Amino acid sequence: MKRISIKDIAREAGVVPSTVSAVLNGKSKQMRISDALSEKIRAIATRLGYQPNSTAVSLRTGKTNVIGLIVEDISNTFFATLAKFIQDEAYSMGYKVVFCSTENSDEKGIELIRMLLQSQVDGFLITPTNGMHAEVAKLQALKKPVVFMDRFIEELEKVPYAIVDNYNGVINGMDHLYEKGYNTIAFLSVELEQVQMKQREQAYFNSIAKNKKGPPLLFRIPYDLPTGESVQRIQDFLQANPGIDALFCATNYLGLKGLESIKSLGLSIPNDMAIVCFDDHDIFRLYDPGITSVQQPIESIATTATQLLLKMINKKELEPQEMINLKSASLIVRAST
Amino acid sequence: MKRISIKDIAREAGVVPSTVSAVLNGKSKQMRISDALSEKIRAIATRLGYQPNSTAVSLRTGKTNVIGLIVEDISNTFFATLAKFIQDEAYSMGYKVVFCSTENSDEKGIELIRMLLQSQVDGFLITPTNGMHAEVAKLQALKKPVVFMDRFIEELEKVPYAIVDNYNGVINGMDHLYEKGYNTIAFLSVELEQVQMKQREQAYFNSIAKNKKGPPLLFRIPYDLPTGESVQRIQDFLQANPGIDALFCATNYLGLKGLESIKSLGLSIPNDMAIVCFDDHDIFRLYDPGITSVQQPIESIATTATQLLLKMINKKELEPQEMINLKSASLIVRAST
DNA sequence: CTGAAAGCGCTTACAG
DNA sequence: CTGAAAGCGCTTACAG
Repeated sequence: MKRISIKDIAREAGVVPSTVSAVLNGKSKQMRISDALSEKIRAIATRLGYQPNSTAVSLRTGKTNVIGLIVEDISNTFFATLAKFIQDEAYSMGYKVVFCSTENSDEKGIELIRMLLQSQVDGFLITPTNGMHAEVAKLQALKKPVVFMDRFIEELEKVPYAIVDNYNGVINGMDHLYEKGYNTIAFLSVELEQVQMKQREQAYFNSIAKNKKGPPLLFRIPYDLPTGESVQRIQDFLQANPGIDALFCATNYLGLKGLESIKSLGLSIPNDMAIVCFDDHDIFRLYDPGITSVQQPIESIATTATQLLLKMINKKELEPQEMINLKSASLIVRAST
Repeated sequence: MKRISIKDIAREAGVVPSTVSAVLNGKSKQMRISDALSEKIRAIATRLGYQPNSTAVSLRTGKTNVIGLIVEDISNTFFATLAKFIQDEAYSMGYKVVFCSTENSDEKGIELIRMLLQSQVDGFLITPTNGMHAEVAKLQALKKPVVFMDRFIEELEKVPYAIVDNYNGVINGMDHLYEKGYNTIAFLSVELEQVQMKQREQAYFNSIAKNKKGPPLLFRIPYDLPTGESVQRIQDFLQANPGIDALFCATNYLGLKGLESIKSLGLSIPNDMAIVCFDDHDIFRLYDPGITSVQQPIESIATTATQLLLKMINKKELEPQEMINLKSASLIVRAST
């Protein structure tokens, strides 16, 4: 059972391969091939079960219809979900997706970019780390389309990205709390030099200032502390600032999922204290009935990024405002019961 | 910045392209090309930053070094973890992985197989559904290597698979409970016509018989019941059979994670009752200190399947016993506290 | 030791 | 309207 090629069809139809190619690519009109002949060729193709060999097509056209997806770790729910939506979008447009994980290693990221480049992917979807800077710059020099997701590299201004809107996400969350009547909102952050964290903290400060609720109560804990230690520090912080009636977590690295998980961590908070988590990595953490505002940024990040990339691949001009694409933040709000 | 080809190197080195090809493919010795010349060519290649065009290689050699991964849903933790291990194994052997999700739809599965076939993947890694039967048979006719994971299709005897060992997993779990002194073990199963469920139930019956502990206490609940309803039925069942001192769940579809989650479901069980879950889909559910036996079948399934597939792709003969590859089950045991 | 040629399966100008 | 030819970038017999 040998795979049949365009030649086989041509022989069967008594024409030359290029005619078959034209018909099968819907160029019968331009080539002024008669409808009768076109129909005959198509019939033969389906009868023989013709499947074009896409490596041949790729070699000839320079397009593989494959996009490369580089994430930190595909087994992580966030990236896996991202991958799912990307895949859906890509397949619906006739593209395949090859994925790989960097394991947060710059060298591995660079190696993977090279590898995907060599296999001629049409474009890249990347959750970048700063270490990828130079390699991505090379991709740009080669005019390979790249879109960042979830994060971006500040120096690479020409690379479009789809991320959650850190600044406005926090502003919205703060507004929500003020509306609910909370007045002394503390901001719990993590000692990380990430753009995201800076943006979120900045939004907190600005919100406090704008609403004249100062002074700000920012508390930072190291990223790599054991959970128990983190909980202890938060506890101490709350103790030292008894006026606090709401806690805004800049990230959900403690894995808060509602009252139950807060208790199981051993964190004791007043019954009427509100807790809000800025959580862009997990859309499934909906336990409490008090949640008021939830969006699904993963889906919009994935879909937006993929669409952007496919436009670039197909040489469509991007609208200027498409170059930087901010998406709303997801927000998990637990109102006091 | 144009990509440079083998021709460019040849021109630079003053030789013909085939010589370059031979050198770069490590065939200098066979082609009796002098070490000096080989070195010179290699130097030029690295200086110009040569990257072979893999679509050209694929067209010529008929190999793409890509394997197709078809799972039910890549965003599901089980499949995502599987994907991760597959990717690790594949990349270390120089293969890329393109993935897609069937969403449990037979039509989609068939379509995806066709699509991957057309893009010339070297082999398939599939978590199959029965509806894929015919399509996978076609792959076999085309001599395309296929390995099943997690599930298999009984009629397709020639397709190797890597799955958890349902039968022995349950036997081991039962033995464990008997050793711990439990005597009246109920088996909680789900109304599903899956091979896995049948195997697990069979193991339960056989274990009861072998250990002369009868009569068996099998309780089945419909798969699609709301959680609350399921819990109620289990509760009723336990009430009606007060002698039960251990509950063996054939699957963890209730998402049991230990005592806490059992309580939060509203399931009230005697303090000295043991609960065992046969859980092959989630290796992270390790809450209780009483867990005695945990393995990581996802990793072995992924690695075994990938290695098997790569052997087949590279035309290595499989040992007869490799054709069917059973892996031990993961087991989460909560002993009474 | 090295070079010239064919060919993988397609598409795309181009010539009639 | 249709066909002949070139070529995408490689590798692989084969000839010297």
